[in-house]
This record gives sequence, structure tokens and C-alpha cells, in this order.
Amino acid sequence: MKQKVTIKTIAKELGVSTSTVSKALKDSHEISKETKEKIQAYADLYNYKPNNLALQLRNQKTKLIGVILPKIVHHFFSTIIKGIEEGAHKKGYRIMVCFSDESHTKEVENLKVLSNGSVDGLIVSIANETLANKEFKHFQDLVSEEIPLVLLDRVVDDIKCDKVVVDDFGAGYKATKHLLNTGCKRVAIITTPEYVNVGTLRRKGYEKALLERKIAIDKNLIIEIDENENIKEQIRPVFDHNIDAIFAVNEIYAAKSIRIAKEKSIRIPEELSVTGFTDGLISEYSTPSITTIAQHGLTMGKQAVEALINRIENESEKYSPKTIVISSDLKLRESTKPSS
Amino acid sequence: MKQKVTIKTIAKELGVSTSTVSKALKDSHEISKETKEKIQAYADLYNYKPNNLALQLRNQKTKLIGVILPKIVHHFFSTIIKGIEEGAHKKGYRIMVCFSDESHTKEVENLKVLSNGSVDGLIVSIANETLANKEFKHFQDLVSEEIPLVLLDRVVDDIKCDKVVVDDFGAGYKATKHLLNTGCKRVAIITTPEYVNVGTLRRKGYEKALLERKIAIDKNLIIEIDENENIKEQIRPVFDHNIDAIFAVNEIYAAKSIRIAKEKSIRIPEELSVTGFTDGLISEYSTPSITTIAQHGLTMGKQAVEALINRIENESEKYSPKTIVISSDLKLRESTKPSS
DNA sequence: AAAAGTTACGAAATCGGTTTCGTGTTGACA
DNA sequence: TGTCAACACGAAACCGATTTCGTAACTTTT
Repeated sequence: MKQKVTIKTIAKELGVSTSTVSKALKDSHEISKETKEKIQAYADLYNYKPNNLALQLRNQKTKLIGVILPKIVHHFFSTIIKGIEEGAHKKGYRIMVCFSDESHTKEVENLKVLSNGSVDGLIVSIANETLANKEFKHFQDLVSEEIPLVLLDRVVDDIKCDKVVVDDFGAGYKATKHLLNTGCKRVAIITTPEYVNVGTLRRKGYEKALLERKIAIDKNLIIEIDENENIKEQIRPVFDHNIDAIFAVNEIYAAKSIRIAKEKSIRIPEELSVTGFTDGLISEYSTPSITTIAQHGLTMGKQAVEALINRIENESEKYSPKTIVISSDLKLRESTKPSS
Repeated sequence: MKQKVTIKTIAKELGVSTSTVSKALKDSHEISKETKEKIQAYADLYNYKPNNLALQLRNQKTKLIGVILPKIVHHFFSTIIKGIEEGAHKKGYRIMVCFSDESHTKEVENLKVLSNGSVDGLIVSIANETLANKEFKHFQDLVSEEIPLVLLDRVVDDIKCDKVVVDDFGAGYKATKHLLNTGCKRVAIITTPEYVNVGTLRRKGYEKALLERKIAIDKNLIIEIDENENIKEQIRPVFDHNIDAIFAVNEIYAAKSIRIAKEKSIRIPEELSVTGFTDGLISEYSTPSITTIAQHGLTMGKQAVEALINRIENESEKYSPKTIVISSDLKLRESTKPSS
């Protein structure tokens, strides 16, 4: 890289001190008009830009927010990033995005590096591996160092920090209830393993809706997907249990279910209703388009960053962690029967 | 934030100098075993972590790569980010992601801030507005400051830097030729306005394929979409021109075209073949699934970051800009007829 | 004409590290 | 006993800014 113009360069070249240059560029009243003009002219000519690192070190703040997500090629998470970035930008902050790839090690590593003064605060959605192993020491360390932290979507109760979550329980309840309301009797759920708490909550909502109608929970209708195996083959068996509806906890599972139904020439929604989760492009562009729970990733990102910046900029105030619950809506499309 | 433990704290507390602490923590031979152990123990106890900003300032490098993309909620771009992040991570770099939202102003602003010492180099995909206005001064400034820069996908010839592009011309040609080879005669193209050079290149490829077959270009079959208007309504008129194939330059346009065909009860692929671009989830999960050009965003991201880091770490070498062309494949699916 | 106040600038500390260059204390060797 | 190297550590410069405080040279007031 070319030798950068610094305040020192200007000072030496113009025969003044660095303090004078600094003050002149900030249009301080301490400096005479002529000196200011001379310095400003030189700075413009050589395209002087103050070094960010130096300023950050001096001011002890970076105006930077660290974001750690499990993945990026995913409609929900990329929407969250968009929300965070928009909110941050509005307040004059920038974001540093890292990915854990669902790996605990990578999450810890990212957390360590970012918390070394690189950022003013962090927004994290916890990796599945971390959730599965229940290893949260890295977060506890962060909290005890009093580094502002907001957990997003995938959260853990005993970490003392602000949280932004979807009302997964309510959403699961809403989705299942809609299926029951439109005449379905035997509703299967395609969900995640138990350690993914969002999956669990959605399932609990599903169970509540069933029990309200005095429908017994049928274990055969509950499929926990192992993402390392072929998803379609794991779903297929549930079709043997005389079902008339499927509640899938994400849109991929929903799309795969619809594929199987089509192969079996089962008509949707007449013979089988399907509801997904995450209002992504698949749900919108699939045929039939999929009724789904819209998660409002944009809103979640914005709320998270708002809470974080609030915490960063009001250090002095006594702090008590809040949890923001974002309610989700059922977006009705073609894969379910019209409500009566 | 809690008062951080710095080298100074340790030095004062243990009655030694900061130099001693620094050396001890780096296991320097200059320091006696006992002193080292004492300092190390204290550092561990109080969870000392060296301040990144200070290091970056001293070393004059940040191990950070700035990434500016037009948008994020988009399969191609999020895949690119993934590729960049993976490549960067492998070499010990982190990424700072910003978005221009296709706006020139935001692009300039992001570029300015990131080039103030915050990052060692930049990867940029140019905003549409910038391309439309042909305003590239901010890039020229960057180049003349010799800040390592790699342009990705959306590039401009007269910026002197490394570039990574898709073979859009070849891809357009390939896609169109496939349609012709499978018996289509009247192929429409749904493309972007002329200033988006990737769209233009794809269109040129389309035209070449037609001319090779001595098929005259029919202006009625070329639709330039204005994204500010209703896309579907802009596509609809082309169906009145007796077409038997559509080449859409992205998957949204392809999906919308298929929707219209379905509404008109046109059978796909028997009566109408459709080819998309960008191998995203829509193409995969739509019914029929869409034959498409796979852009290899992951590869592009990796290549870009490799070129960039190479440039960063070999400053001394004389530098001549390279352009890496990533070839794209046609992924055959259900929306086109089987090749004979 | 002496005292006080302005004006315009510079020296030095600071942020948190690293690194070069001394230097005082040992012990070994001639 | 004098010389020299090795050892263990500290002082100070440096990265690039900001900011407090001090002060020389004038100007104004009394």
C-alpha cells in the first residue's frame, strides 16, 4: 500500500505541530484563519483521511457491531443481517459478520476475537452444536466482562443478556390450530431434534393445539429430522399413517413433503394440507405456494440492534436484561384449505 | 463495559515494566522463568486479552477484509459471502460486510469508511445505480491509493484491479443453445435494463446463439424488466408472441414466467421451456423445478478472496491486474425438454 | 507604564500494545 | 583482581490520532 498521508506528514511538510494540524482540521477557534486554510488545502490536495484505528483506540469505541450467525445462505438469517445492518446504519454503526457454521469451536473463536476490543457489542444466534452440548462458558465470560450482548432467535435462558426471539410456541400453536380449523384431523409434525429449542417450542405449540381439541398425541406423526441424513427419506414413512395435514417447522421440510405428496399423486390441499415456517422464497414460489409462519427476520434484526446500541450508549444506567418476543403471523397460501 | 485488564494493569500490579509483561507473555528468552510464570498466572487469572485495536495500529494491518455487496437477501450474494468468509477464515482473515442497497451514495460512503485503515483490502460488487450513472471516481481513488481491491461479478473494465466474473456471455449462449437444441424455435428473453452489464452480456450470448441458427432477433421477444414496476405484468405481454421458450436472466423472472404459464394452462416443458439463471432454492423447489445456469457463487467468493489476500501479502511484487472468469454450467431440470 | 487578557500555537500525555537499545548485576575466566 | 559476556529487566520510541495545559507575543485595560 502507498505511504498514507498522516497528520505527521502534514505537520512536517508545513512546519507546524501535529496538534495544530489536528485542531485546524477540526476547525478549532484556536487556530488562525490563514493557518487553517493552508492546512485544509494541503489535506484536500493529498486526500488526507484520518486513520480509523487510531481514532478507535483513542476513543475507546469502534462504532462496530459484531454479528455471529450459524449460517448465511438461508433466507431467515440473511434477512436478519439486513435488519441488523439497516438498524446499525441508521445509528452510525457498521457491522462485522462472522459465521459459526453451527460449530461450537468456530463460535468460541469468533466470540474471542471480536470481544478483544474489535467491536462495541455483539449480536449472536447460537450454533446448534453449542446448544446440543450445552456449553455456554464463552457467553458467560462475555457477560461477566460486561460486553454488551444480544442473543437472537436461538437463545439460552441462563445467559444474562437481552434477547430477541420469535414466539415459536405461539406460532406452532397458531399453525396447528389453523390446520385443525380447516378440517384436518390427523396432523403430522416434521421437526428438529429435541436440543434445538426453537423446534421444541414449535412442537409444544403443536401439542397444545391438539390437546385443546382432545386429540391424543400420536408419536408416529412426530418426525425428528437428522440433517445429516437424507431428509426426504426420513419424511416418507409418515405418509403411511393416514395423515391429512403436515406442519413442517421450516420451509425446506415443507417443500420436501409436498414433493413426496406429488409423487404419490396426493392432492394439495384437498387431501393433504401443508404448513411451513420461515417466509422465504421457496414458500412463495413453490407450486402450490406454501402457507407459512412469517418470522419477520427484518424486525428481529432491527430490534436486536436497537437493544444493543441502547445498551452500548447508556452504559451508566443500571441494566436489567429484557427479552423481546416477536409475534409471527400465519401467511395463508395455496397449500392449506381456505378457512371457513 | 468493565475496566479491561491491560498490560499496564499487570505491570503496575506486579511491580514490573510493561515491556517485561509484553515479553513474558510472548515467552521471550529475555525474561526469567519465575517472572514469566508469575505474569502468566496473573494474566490467566484476570483473563487478559491483548487489545486488537492496539495491535492493528502497531502492525499497520488489520487482517480484515471489507466486503461491499448490493444486497444480502439473495441466494447468489449470500453464497458469495459464504465463499469469501470460508476463504478468508482459512488464511486467518475476518470479513466486514456492508451493503450498498444498489445505491451509489451508500456505496461511496461504505468505501470511504472502510478504506480509512479499517481493512487491509476490499471486495466489491458494484451497485446498479453506480453502473447506471457510470460514476467510478471512488474506485479510481482507491486504486490510486494502492489499496488492494477485487471486483466481483458486477465489474467495470477501466478500473485497474483484479476481477472475478461469471462467463455471462457464454452462459447466455449455452442456455439459449440448449433451448434451441431441444426443439424450441421462438425463444424470448426476460432481462435487465441495458446498464446492468451482466444482463447485457447474457443477452449478447442469447443473440449469438440465435444468429448461429440464422434466427432473426425479434425485439418483441426481448423484455427489459424495470424492477420498480410489477414484474409479472411486464412479462405477461410476451406470451402474445407465439413463444415456445423463455430464457430468464434470473430465477425470479423464471418463476414469475412459469406462474403466468400455469395461469394460462400452458404445459411446461411440452409447450413452453423455461431456463433461469442463479441456482437458488427457487429453481430447486419450484414445480416444475427450473433448468438453470449455476453461477458457482461459492467458487467466485473463494477466488476473489484468494486473489485479494495474495495481493495484500505480496505487496512488494510488481502487480498486474488479472481477471478470473468462472464458467457456469447449465443444470438441467424439469422446466426444459430432455436433450435428444 | 504596568497588569491583565487574547491570540495562536506547541509540548506532552494518552489510548494499548511491541520492540530496540541500554544498563545494572552476576559469574566466569585470565 | 580486572575484564567481559550473559542474564534479566527497564526506558523510551512508535503506530496515528486527540486534548489538556503551558506560554510567547500582542493587545487592551487601568
